[in-house]
Amino acid sequence: MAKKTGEKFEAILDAAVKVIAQNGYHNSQVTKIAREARVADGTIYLYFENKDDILVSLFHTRMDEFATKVKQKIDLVDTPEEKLYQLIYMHFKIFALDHNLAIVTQIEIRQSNRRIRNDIGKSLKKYHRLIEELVEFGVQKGKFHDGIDVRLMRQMIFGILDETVSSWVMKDMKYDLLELVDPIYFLIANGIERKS
Amino acid sequence: MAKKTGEKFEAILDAAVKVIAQNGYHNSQVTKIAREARVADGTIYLYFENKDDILVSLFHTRMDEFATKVKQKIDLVDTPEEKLYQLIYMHFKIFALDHNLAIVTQIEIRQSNRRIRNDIGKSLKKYHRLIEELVEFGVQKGKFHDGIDVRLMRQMIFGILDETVSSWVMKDMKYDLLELVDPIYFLIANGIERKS
Amino acid sequence: MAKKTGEKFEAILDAAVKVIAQNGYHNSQVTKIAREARVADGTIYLYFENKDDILVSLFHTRMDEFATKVKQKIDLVDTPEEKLYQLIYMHFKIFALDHNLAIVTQIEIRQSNRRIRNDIGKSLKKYHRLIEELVEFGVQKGKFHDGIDVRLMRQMIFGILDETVSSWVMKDMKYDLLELVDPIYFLIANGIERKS
Amino acid sequence: MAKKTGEKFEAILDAAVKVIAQNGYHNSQVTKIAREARVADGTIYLYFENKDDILVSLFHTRMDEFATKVKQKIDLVDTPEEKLYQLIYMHFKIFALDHNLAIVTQIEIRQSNRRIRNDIGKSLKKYHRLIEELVEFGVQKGKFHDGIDVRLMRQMIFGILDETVSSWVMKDMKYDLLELVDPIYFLIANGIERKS
DNA sequence: CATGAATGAGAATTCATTCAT
DNA sequence: CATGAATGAATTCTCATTCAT
Repeated sequence: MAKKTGEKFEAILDAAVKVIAQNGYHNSQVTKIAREARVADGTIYLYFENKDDILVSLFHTRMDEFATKVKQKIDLVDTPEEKLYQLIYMHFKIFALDHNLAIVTQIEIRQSNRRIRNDIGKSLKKYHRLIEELVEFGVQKGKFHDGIDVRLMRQMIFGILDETVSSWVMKDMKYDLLELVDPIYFLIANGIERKS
Repeated sequence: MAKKTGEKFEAILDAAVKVIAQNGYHNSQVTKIAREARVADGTIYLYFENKDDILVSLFHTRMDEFATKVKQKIDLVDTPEEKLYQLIYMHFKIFALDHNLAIVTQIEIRQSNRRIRNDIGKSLKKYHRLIEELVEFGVQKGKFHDGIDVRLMRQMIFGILDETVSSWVMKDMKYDLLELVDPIYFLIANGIERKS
Repeated sequence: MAKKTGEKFEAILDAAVKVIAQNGYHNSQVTKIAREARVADGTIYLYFENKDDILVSLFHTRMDEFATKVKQKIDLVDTPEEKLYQLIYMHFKIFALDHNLAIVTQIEIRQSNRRIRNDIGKSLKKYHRLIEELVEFGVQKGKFHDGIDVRLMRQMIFGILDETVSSWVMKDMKYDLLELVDPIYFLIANGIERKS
Repeated sequence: MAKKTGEKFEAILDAAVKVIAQNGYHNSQVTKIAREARVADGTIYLYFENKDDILVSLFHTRMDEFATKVKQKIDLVDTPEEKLYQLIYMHFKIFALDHNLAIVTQIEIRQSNRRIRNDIGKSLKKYHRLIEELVEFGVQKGKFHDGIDVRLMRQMIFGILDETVSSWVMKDMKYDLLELVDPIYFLIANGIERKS
């Protein structure tokens, strides 16, 4: 019933990111989003089932684009190490370039209810899979440790990146996220222990 | 004004964990918590400023206990490697023993508003500091890489553990979290790359 | 402004009866009626002033036809008693043949607002008059009690028939309405008391 | 959950009758009823499940009282004829004394949705049963025609009374309803036909 | 004549908090 | 200290109607 494409569909999603980033999730009423998108309240419901659907669609489209951008960059390099480096770089780069997106995805949208968070989880599947393929490639090339669960490696990598970005947002993005690319890469690659 | 000790204070916190774990954050009204704690609605306000204060207090007391328990265990062993291993073990052990606590801290309470989440951040300070001390100790002993920001190492370690527990809860705690202690330790210690 | 004839005018009225009978008055949106009539929403407003006008027109045309059909049958017989019998028979017959009409006129449309109900009242005028003429004819022929208010007699007759049909519809039209023609005729004719 | 007794319960029902009689069913918002009852909007929901529940409860309590009052009067006389007469008298008397009640029960509440109307039907059961018992008594005493379905007789009697009151209300209660007691009694008792 | 995307006013309900007892 | 009945602000969603095409 709800049309999931079109100029206004995009306008509403853009407005939602902006409004939520500025006002916080719990203070982002439908009316506010509609006004920002320059449409009537009722128009929202021509494009979305309900308010939750805005958030789910928002996260889904943005994370899909996110994964696509990262993949494009990764595909340009050949070695697993380079691919890993580019993954970290792009993950940070995208959020560094779009603070509103960072605020909304790392902080605000996580305040939504269980159902939304579940749907949101699904939107990350593509990105999760991307990381797993990277890991599998590295293991196959003999560059990454084998014998360890791929999903666990992915979880570790994602956990580090996600926590790093969240911390950065919580600290009001006062420092340059991209300066962390190198050290984070080093930690993920070499672990914490020093080999004598 | 609100007295933050006493039998009923504890009863209310216990009730809150139970009610939130069972009903979800957004479906845990003050009345429900009061009923579970076997007190009147108004009594809640003799012990807490407002509803948010319940959540903040809840998180604070639980995370304080959490950090204390982990520290006790860490203090029993001597080497940085052993301490790191015990940290991972205890982090997982505590949540494995208290599923309600896991649900509430990893999932539900994160749906709360910005202010609560900020206060919650503070409650983690003690635990964060604990990890940082562990890292500093390892660096000082020459066992962990030096030259890398300690806070970043802590962030990485915490990010991995947090993401791992969250994933486990999201998967309905269907597998044994403790089986991940060894591989996670290995990944944190050695990183992802294989040294020839 | 609104043209009250034409193929689409009829199609919309037919659609309205069907939609209201199926979905209930409060769940029969203009869009639903338009779709059933295979016209655009806006087209409705070329033929009707507003939504209420659909209902009023619907009731008016249907009740006009109703009165016409009954009159045709009544005119075929001569005595007041026979006319009364045919009135009852036709009243029940028409609804027995068109369940949707019965549902809409006896139940659903009565949920409409005061203004509509007022206009609806007017639509019954013709039928009320028909009954009154029948009564007057009977009194004049010396077959019906005189000295009693004609309007009251009409009200009584109509009240009985209306209540009987409404009860039948409420009972999901599970029994044969026409089996009630004889006993109802008897009651109207002879009253409740037995003369020794 | 909702308390169905108490001072405020009654106050809200009284307010509802007044507000609905004055403003019409579709223009009687919860806020209006609350203000008339001198309680807060939220208080309504301590005593009623939802808005519909107000109407259902209203109709139920009023019709129960209605049946009770009628029964008390009927019980004072002995013959079926006298009982029938008292039934008609009381039915009209109660509405003649409480115009608001008449408006609400005869006109406004019938605009409510199917579910309410169904529950309302149940509330009339007691009164319907009262009439049926009267009819059965008359038949048994040999005063009323036997061989005719009791339910049908009840339906006829109720239909006449209901239609008469509705007509009176629709005509803005401009005439004296009680003047109709005698002729209506005569019609119900003797029917329309004159016996030579 | 016909379309259907867009409009925006309007209302029921929830629930954290208070305060008289 | 404890109670719990009462409060009332705040927000999503529906749907009759319009009007540019």
